[in-house]
Parts: sequence; structure tokens; C-alpha cells
Amino acid sequence: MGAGGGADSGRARRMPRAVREQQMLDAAVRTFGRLGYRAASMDEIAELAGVSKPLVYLYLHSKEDLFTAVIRREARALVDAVRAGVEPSLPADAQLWAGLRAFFVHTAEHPDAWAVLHRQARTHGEPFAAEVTAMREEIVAFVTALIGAAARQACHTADAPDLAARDVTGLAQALVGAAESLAGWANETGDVSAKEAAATLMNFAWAGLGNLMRGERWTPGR
Amino acid sequence: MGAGGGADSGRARRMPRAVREQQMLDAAVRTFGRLGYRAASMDEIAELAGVSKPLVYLYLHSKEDLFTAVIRREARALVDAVRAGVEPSLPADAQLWAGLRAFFVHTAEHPDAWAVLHRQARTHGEPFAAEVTAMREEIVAFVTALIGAAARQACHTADAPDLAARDVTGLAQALVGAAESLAGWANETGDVSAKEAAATLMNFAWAGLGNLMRGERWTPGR
Amino acid sequence: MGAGGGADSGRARRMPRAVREQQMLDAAVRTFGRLGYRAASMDEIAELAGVSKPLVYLYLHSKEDLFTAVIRREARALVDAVRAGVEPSLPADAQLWAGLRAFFVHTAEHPDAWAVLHRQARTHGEPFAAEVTAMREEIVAFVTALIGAAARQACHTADAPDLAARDVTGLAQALVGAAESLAGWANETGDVSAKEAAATLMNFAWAGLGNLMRGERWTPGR
Amino acid sequence: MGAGGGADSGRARRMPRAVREQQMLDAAVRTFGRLGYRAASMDEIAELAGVSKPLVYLYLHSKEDLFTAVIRREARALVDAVRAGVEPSLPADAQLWAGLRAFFVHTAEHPDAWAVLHRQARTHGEPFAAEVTAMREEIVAFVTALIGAAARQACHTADAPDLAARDVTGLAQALVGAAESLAGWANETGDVSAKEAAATLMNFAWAGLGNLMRGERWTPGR
DNA sequence: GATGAATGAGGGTTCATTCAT
DNA sequence: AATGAATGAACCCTCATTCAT
Repeated sequence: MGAGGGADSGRARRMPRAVREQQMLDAAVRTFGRLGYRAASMDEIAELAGVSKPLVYLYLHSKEDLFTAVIRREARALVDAVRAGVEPSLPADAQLWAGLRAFFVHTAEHPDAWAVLHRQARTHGEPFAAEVTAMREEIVAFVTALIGAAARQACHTADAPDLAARDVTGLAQALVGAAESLAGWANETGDVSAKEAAATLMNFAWAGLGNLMRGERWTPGR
Repeated sequence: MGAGGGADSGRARRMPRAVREQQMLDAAVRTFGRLGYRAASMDEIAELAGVSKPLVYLYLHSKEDLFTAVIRREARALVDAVRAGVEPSLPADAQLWAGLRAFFVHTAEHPDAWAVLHRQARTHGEPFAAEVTAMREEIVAFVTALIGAAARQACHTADAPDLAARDVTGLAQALVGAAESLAGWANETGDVSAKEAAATLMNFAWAGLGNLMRGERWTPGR
Repeated sequence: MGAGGGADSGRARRMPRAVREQQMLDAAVRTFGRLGYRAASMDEIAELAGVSKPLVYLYLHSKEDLFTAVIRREARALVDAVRAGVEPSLPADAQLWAGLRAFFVHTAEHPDAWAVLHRQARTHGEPFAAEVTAMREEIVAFVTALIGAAARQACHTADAPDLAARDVTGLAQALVGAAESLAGWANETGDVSAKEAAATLMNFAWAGLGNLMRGERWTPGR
Repeated sequence: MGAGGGADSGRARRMPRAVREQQMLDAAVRTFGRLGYRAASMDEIAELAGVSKPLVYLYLHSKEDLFTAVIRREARALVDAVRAGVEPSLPADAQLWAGLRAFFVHTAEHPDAWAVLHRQARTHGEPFAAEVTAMREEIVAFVTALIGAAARQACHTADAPDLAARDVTGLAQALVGAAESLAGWANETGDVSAKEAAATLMNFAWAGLGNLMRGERWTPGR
């Protein structure tokens, strides 16, 4: 009786490996996300996961491997969330909208994971940055495809030939960057919901896209 | 007199404090920018600066203080560069264009400083992030003002009633975020010049602004 | 019945204890011999033995106990091999020759065991070294006896008065040390067979013995 | 006054680097020699040297480097001691005798150093063993040269052509091995002085050498 | 008879920081 | 103005060893 006298409250011992691994990854996401790769200590992660340090090493081998596992899991989760948010049967602009919303919702709900992907992973050497770059490119490719579809839809025809590949990539790059910035803004100022941020961005994106497609480019000289 | 009494050949000794400090800050920018706050060691910085470690501590007190000094100096330099790039007598769109160009030129010319501001500072605890947030807000405010002016200019009148302050700020926020992302893109892929990156973004921004002013907003329901 | 009810394919399970123990000792000999006492890990030994670590502890109690068991088994094997190599009915010099040969053959055939006895055991604390010292003394005593017999045989009589016990022991000590050194040499350079090594040493020993018996000692003063 | 009240008793602080390095090497020799490479801890060495661990790393970089430095210093010391012990103007047999004596005296006076060279260094990987092998080969070459000179001296002529190179090498190898064994014997049993051990070995060696030179080899068949 | 799960303790290494000169 | 000498604290990682099943 007294403290800890409940049924299975307190810290559970003897769990199957798969479960423990997820707990460790959860703790690692939180620690890496808030402190950064170098500042996060394995002691801290182990303690937060409720296990001893050797167990973390037994399952995840090293700090680098742990970080890589974190990046992989969270990158996959984000991409899946965006993918799951779009309904392929809808028109392209609605898909783009849904994808953006899913992106904002997911990053808002998992701020530590987002910090790991956005801030930490790119900061600590090639191997980690490569993982995030892969994810980012997957998203950029997805957005690029949606833009292409939207372009065809908007023109009612398939003749939108002057959309140079680099323009589209630049657009997508700027779009993702703007999304990242807005995600931060939305997370910091509580009064802007994920939905509003997505709407603002969509507004922005749609116009840029339309202009690009109509050949109406802003040029310095004019 | 005595040993070393020649001209100033070899490594210069006995320099005025202000000069030494700038050398230390230069070394710190490079080291922090390339390695990150935690991975950068005071030994490395001191060696790169050509001084002994105690001197670094004598002048800059601690690693945190040194990092803060770096952030302040480089944030000021970036803001000044953007401000110096605009000519207040020009029309607002030309000012926005010039500011963007100055931003890209400066970040391209000082990649380590940009890395410190964009990647490292926000990654390592509140005090540092606050410094960068202040700079970012200064730029956002600047851009917000330019956008407001451009809006009024485009309408030839001051009656643009549906441009809510929050919309403008959101637009500026997205614009700055997109600029940061494109700056990274431009720094990584050598084939996109600062000018092209600025043009792409301006193109994007101008369209978003125009749409906003015409009240042509994309809405989910449609 | 049930899973694993087939013949004895795959890794054999449920073996009698004595067999399992020998497998563990085999693995330990190899691991200790190649890596040394401290560098060898119980994990490695257990894996090489094809059993789980707790089983090793169940049977052999601790790393120290395991090492001791290894030393005992291999010391016994070496002494037995040398003893088995001599034919008591032969003349003493032939016995000495046969013993040397057996020594070289055995160490060449069990290099890991020899490494444990010669290099590792004496390196890690008194308790282990004592085991090996005991074995060494057994061999030295054996050699001492053979030398004594050979001396008597060479003189055709038992009157070899100037062969002090200490001289004989010193000779045996040097002989065994030389044998150990040559065993290492033979193991390292593949081109010297056990037989040649033994012949070289026998050659050496016989002359020393002869000199000793003839009272022809080399003395510093001359 | 009282404890520590003396002039410069107690632990001296602020010493020049070269002195501190030697103190560290002294402590390392003792620790490595008694405990072995793996069992010796840098903490222990630092404490024995009277400094903090970081200083050991500052000066000697790593445990491996420290061990290498120890091996080099002690190998050099041993070779120098042997070399210094011989008087080149004496006859060859006297030189051989003097060298052996110097060897025994030095190893008896520096048992930890001898343990490092003889037992530890060969046990822990190629890089270390190579250092000792180099020293050993230097000694073997020295002995080989002396043997050659002694052979010519003993025959009064230079015609000792049937001394095959391998025989000489084997002889030297066995000689060094026997010397090592006798050194251990002498160290363990206090009643055998270094001089006696050297005499026993010299006796042994001289006879083997003589036999070899006279072509009187012991052969199994006879 | 046999094992997956788990840990206390300790080792090598590095780093920010400070004296004494 | 400037530095060689020195360290407390912390971090990553490994290992011998033990439960509970």
C-alpha cells in the first residue's frame, strides 16, 4: 500500500523489445528536438525513456544510430501524414490544400519531431542531413506533381510548356520554406491556427503558381 | 625593443584590443557556422584567431558570451545590409526587390554567418534564439512595411480595406521564410545565382501580394 | 513433439552438461588466446560457443573461473602431451629429444592454448600466473629429471659430482625458456617446423649439458 | 608547520612539460607492467603520476600513444644499457659476457619495464608488438654479431663457413628466450643473483656455440 | 535445460574554464 | 598584452553479471 501500491502503475519492467524501442525513440525525439544533437546526452534520453543507458545501446547501438533512427521514423511519419491527408480523387488544388493542412497539423502536433527534422538534422553532418534531404525531396516531388496537375487543370488543357523545371523546383522550395516558417509562426503565436496558416500559404502559393503559368513574371526593370 | 623588434613580420603581436576582438569574432563565426555551437571548441576558435585561449576568455568571458557576440554582430550586419540595399526614393516594389537582392547577396557572401543565424542560433536554447528572433522580427517588420507601401502604391489610393494587418504579417512571414529557404538552396546548389533566387521569390511574392489586394483569395470550399 | 521435434539438424540443443562445458572452454581458449583476458568478452565467448550468456555463468560461474578452468585444462593437456611423448624405456637423451618434440608439436597444433598459457595467463594477476607457474615447474622438474638421467647415462657411472642441483635446475630453466621462445618463433615464422625447432634446441642443450658434465665452465675471469 | 609544512615537500605544482611527461611515463611503466595494458586505467596512471587525467591526454594524446611512448622509452633504455655494458676493445667472449650481465642487471633493476616489454607489449596487437620486435631484433642482431666474432676468435681463423644463418638466428632466439626465462627465475628466487644467472646462461651459450662451430650436432638417429 | 530482458559500475576521451607568470 | 600549465565535470560507450520466465 501507499506510494506505488497500485496495480501496474509506476514504471513497467520487462517489456518486449519492440515496445521499449519505441519508448526510447520517443524520448530521443523529445530530447534531440529540444536540446539538439550534441547537447542531448544519452543519460538524459535513457532516463526519460525509463530505462538504463546500456539498454539503449543494446537496442540502438550508438548515439548516431539513435539519431538516424529518430530521423527516419519521424520523416516517415510526416510524409505519411501528408500523403494520408490528400484524397487523390479531388481536384488538384484541393489536394494541394489538403496536403498543406496535413503538413501544418502534423508539425503542430509533433513540435519536437519537427524541430529534429527541420533544425537539428540539417545541422549535424552529411549523414543526417541526407536523411532529411531525402524526405524533403520526397515532399518537394509530391508538391511538384500536384503543381503540375493543378497547372493542367487551371488551363483546361495540357499546354503549359513554359513552366521550366527549375522554376517549379524553385517554387516548391520556396513553398516548403514558407510553410516551415509559417509552421514556426503558428507554433509560437497561439492565436493562429494550423488551418489559418495553411490558408495564408495556400493563398500565397496559388497566386504565385497562377502568375507563373500565365507567364506574368515580375521583372526588375519594370 | 628586444626580441621581435623588427617590423610586423610573422604573426602580429600586441595589437589593440578592438582589432583582436574582431579577429576572435571572425574565427568564431567560421567555427560556429561550420561545426555548430556544441561541436565548436574554444581551442579551435583561439587557434584560428591566432591567440591563446586565456585571451579569448579575457575579452569575451565565456563561450556563451562569445556566441551571443557573434550572433549580435552578424544579425546587425545582415539587417544593415538589407537596409542599405534599399533606396527610399524608389517605388515600393523596387524597394522590395532591392531588399531581397541585398539579402541574398549578403547571405551568399557570408555563408558561415548565415549558417550561424539560420541554423545554429535557433537550435541552442532560448537566449540565443531570442537574438535571432529579434533580428527576424526586425526584417519581418521591414518587409511588412514595404508590402504595405507597395499595396497602397498599387491601388493608387489608400483604400485597400481588406488587407488585414495579420494577412500582411503572415505574408511577410512566409516571404521571409521562403527567402531563407531559397538562400539555403542557393548556397547549396552553386548554379543558382543570388539574383535568380531573388527574382524567383519576388515573382512569387508579387503575385501573392496582388492577389491579396484584389481580394482574390483561394478558399478551401471552392 | 512440437517445434524442433525433428532429428538433430541445425544447432543442437539440450546437450549433456559435460559436452556443453567443453564447447564453452573451446570457445574461451580461442577468444582468450587471441584477444587476451581483458579484451575477451563473455558475449563473444558465449556466441562462439553457440549458447546464451546465462548458461555460461550457470556452468562456469564467472569470467575468472572460466579463465582458470581454461588454464587448468590446457596446462594439463600440454603436460600430458609432453609426458605421453616420451618412451621411458629409451635412453635419456632420446627421451629428452622426444619430450621436446612433443612440446613443439603440441604448441604448434594448439596455438591459442599456447598463447593463453604463455602470454595471457602470466599477465593478469597472481592467481592465474600461479596456475601456469605450477605447470611450468612440473615441466622443469620433468626436464631436470631427464637431464640428471642423461648425465648419469653419459658418464656410464653415477659419479658426476660437480653437477650441483642448482646448476641442473638452472639448465632446465634455461632449456624450458628457450623452448618457449623457440615455440613462439616457430609459430610466427611458418618455415620452421616443429621438428627443426626441437633439433636446434636439443643441439643447444646437449652441448650445454656436456660442458657442464665435463666441468668445462666458462668463467668471467678468463 | 607540521604535515606539509616543509619547503618543497608535498606535491609539486607547475612543472615544465618535459618533467611532467617523464613522471607520467614512469607511472605508466609501473601500471602497465603490473596490470597489463587493458587492466591499467588512465585514472590510475594519472593519480600515480600526481596529475589530473586531462593533463595526461594533453601531453600523450591517448592510451595507445602512451603505451607506445612507454615501449619506446624502455626499449631504448634496455638496448642502451646492453650496448653501454660492452667494451668493444675486449675479446668477443668477454663482450658477450658483459652484454648478458648488463641485460640481467637492467631487467632486474627495472622489473616493471621488463614486464611491459616482455609480457605486455607482445600481447596487445600488432602496432605494439612491432615496437618490441624491433628492439628484440636489434638485440638479436647484436648478439649475432658477437657470436660471429667469437667464432672467428675461437677458430683463430675466419673459416667458420658452416654456420648457417638460420642456425645462428635460432641460437640467438633460444639464447634470448633462455635469458628471459632465467631473468624471471632470478627475479622470483632471491637467492640467485643477476651475475649467477648470467654466468649460467653464458655457460650454456658458449657450449652450444662451440658445438655448432665444431659441427658437433646432436641428431635424433644417434 | 535454456534464454530474453535489464543494469551498476567503470573506462577512455574531451571541453570549458582558471591560475600564476 | 599575453600565455603555458592545469583541472572538474561530463559524455559516449562497454562489460560482467543477474532476474524472471
